[in-house]
Amino acid sequence: MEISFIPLDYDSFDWQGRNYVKIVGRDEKGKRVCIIDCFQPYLWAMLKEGTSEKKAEDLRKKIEKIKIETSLRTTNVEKTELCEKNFLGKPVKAIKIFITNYKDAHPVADNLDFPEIEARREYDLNIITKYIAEKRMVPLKWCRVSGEVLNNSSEFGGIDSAIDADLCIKAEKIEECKDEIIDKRFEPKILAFDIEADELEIGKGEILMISLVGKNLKKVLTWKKCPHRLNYVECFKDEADMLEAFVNYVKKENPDMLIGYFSDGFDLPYLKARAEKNKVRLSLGIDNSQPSFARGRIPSGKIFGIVHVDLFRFIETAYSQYLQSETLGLNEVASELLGEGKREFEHKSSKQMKQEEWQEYFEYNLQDSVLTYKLAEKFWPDMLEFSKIVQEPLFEIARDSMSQMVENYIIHNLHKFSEIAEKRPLHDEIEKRREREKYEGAFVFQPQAALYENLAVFDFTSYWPSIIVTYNLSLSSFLKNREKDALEVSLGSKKAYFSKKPAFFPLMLKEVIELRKKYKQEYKKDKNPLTFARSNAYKLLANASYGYQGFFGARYYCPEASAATTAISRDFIKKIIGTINQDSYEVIYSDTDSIALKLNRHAKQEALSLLEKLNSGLPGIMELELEDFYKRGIWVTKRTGEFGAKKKYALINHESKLKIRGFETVRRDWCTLARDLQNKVLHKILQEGNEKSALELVKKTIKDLKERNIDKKDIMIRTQLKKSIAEYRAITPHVIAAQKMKEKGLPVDIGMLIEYFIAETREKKALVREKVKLPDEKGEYNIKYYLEHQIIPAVENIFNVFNINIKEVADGKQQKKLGEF
DNA sequence: GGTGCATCCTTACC
DNA sequence: ACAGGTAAGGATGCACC
Repeated sequence: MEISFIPLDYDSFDWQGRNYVKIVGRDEKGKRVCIIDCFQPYLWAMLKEGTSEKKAEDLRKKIEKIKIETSLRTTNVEKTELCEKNFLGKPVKAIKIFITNYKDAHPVADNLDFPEIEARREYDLNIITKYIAEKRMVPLKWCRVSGEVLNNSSEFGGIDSAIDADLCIKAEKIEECKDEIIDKRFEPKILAFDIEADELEIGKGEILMISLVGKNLKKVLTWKKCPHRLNYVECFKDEADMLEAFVNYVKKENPDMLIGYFSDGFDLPYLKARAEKNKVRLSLGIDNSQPSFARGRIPSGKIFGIVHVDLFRFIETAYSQYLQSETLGLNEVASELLGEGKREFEHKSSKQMKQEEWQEYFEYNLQDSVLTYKLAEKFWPDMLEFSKIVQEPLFEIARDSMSQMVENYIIHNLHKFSEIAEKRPLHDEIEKRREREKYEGAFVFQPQAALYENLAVFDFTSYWPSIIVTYNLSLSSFLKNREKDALEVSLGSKKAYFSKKPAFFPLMLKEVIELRKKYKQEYKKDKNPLTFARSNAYKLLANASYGYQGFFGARYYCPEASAATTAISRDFIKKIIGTINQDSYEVIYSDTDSIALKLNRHAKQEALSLLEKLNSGLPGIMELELEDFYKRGIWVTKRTGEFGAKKKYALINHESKLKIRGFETVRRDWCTLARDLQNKVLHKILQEGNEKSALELVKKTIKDLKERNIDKKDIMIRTQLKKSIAEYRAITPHVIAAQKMKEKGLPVDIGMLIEYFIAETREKKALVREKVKLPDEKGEYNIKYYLEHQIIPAVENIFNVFNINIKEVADGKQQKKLGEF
């Protein structure tokens, strides 16, 4: 039988000591298919330079005798092949060692201690990664699979009868799709879920309700307060019954993906814990297996055949940089992206809840799943594109960090270069790498504080990646010693040399940048979420590639390449700044890859010609583009000293759109009062070109503050708790607030935003932390603190640009007021 | 007990 | 531990007088 197949979920299993892979996906009619495929694992032994054919042949014979016996199985070297490969760009002779079971790859590698062997590789790759790379069965890409249909077969111990799929096939041939189906849209069946429990600690309380939302499904399952008027609420006799019903609903819905928000860390482990407590099987997998949890910073809950995605984790790595939200909670993220937030609901112990409150609780629970479902629909194109581009399964894509994405992209493209993969650094190596000295980073121009008019901003497209590509900076091109025709880069007092022979990392990156360019054009022609997601995925990959080479956990770690990248970037941008200044323009600011300049007497058109001229002189794939023209811009001095502050400015373009960077307005650890005021002040000044009406606003705000007319929510300060309370060496206000919360029995976790305000105290207290109060504590806000530590600092430097001393204004007002009496 | 610098800490920019 | 360095700025810690 032959079918078209789109792979979604991958898993490996052993049968009679050998490795097999089972892949769950859909055929073109939407039927669920499970493909079983054998996998012949292997690793590499690279030979020392100059090893003779004869010695290599002798070695093969010795290697073929290696046998690993464990209580579980016996792993043999099944066969070996002598191959010509590349490693870090250099040709090597390597023996490909096929083994019975990949789980024993490490012990086999340990047995390869022959003098002819230089290094052993590829025993530390994930087996699924290796399978995908080997068989080219790329996630979310249609392929043709032919093979034998398993129907209550005894093969693999009757595995097919345990799997709830429409079709189970033992693969014989897998080919890339060449017909029209390759472009066929695939819409996954999504099921969102969310639970509510009395206690936040996993498994401590009972699960009160579970909501489920699919395309045509809206349900809240509960065993509390029944019967109920709400038609979507379904009641069960106890928690165990509800849990069983949950499993049955998932099975009936038959989704491709089960999606939650924080579900890796909360919902799924909670369900598991309560199922155990109630002695109910949580057989969510399509083979009735229970979710398994892979260890890690956050455990990852895997369900066989249904891709479990914790949407929070994907948003955190792939999308948080685009969000304005100050936290990545469901409410804020959904409000920003969907224009719809969570239901308001005041949590209290379920024992004290009245009938109407239960109704609100059910509505609240359902809404969480509704939002999760909608967000999943929104992010589906992004997960799809990342999965296709990086060639890793959705489960991994939804959880991998950007460095892992870059690394997986590399690994899945190594075959184009006949490269053997470098090993992952071990613990000791990581420790060593982390101790290395920092290298110098980007150049930041020292600005002059002023209000400027008529500006242009240029910036380099993918600046650092374009330098890596243009100058061939990578681990394989890095030279230990000077060679002729090599590129020499000065790194402080040292020098680094790079070969000019194009290396695979820059070549892959070049392709990523080119594809990004191509898909960006495509997006401009046809704006839709899919074209955007594709272009964006390439952009993020390119941007993360620079950091990857300097990251201590990277297989292709090369801090010299990172240092060279930034060194070249500094020289380059300084040179460009010099050229611009020669032309009676004036560069007023620059940070890393961007340049802000005053047009002076030049027209916009002339600035565009200048840009063209600059571009014609750029090497390789480097490219400078216009970011925008601006009507005005303001730079302020640092709080200490007369110099202009870096990374702090505000611009207004000709469509009156504001761009604010670094100011307190955009900092979440300042109170709303100060942030809003500063934002309005910047707005007025940039819009009007002078400070007059802005000054009036400040005076009014100060008056309101002194008369205690400020709303309490506007003076709350929010600061993130980055570690546990005990770990803090300096006891800052937010640590005190966290301590107070703990004493009250409120949950305090690492990563939480701690909210507090500074209150008046009876006795004079020196430290701010002695005046900290929690939002619901009684007490008046401290006028002096909010004036001197929030409002004035937020606007002081802005008015300094106009030679106005805002402190005097604040005091003057008071004097005037005194005079009125 | 105040001053001033160092250090810790968070958050931003690119 | 889960991309990098650069930078601002608040609050506390601590030596010093």
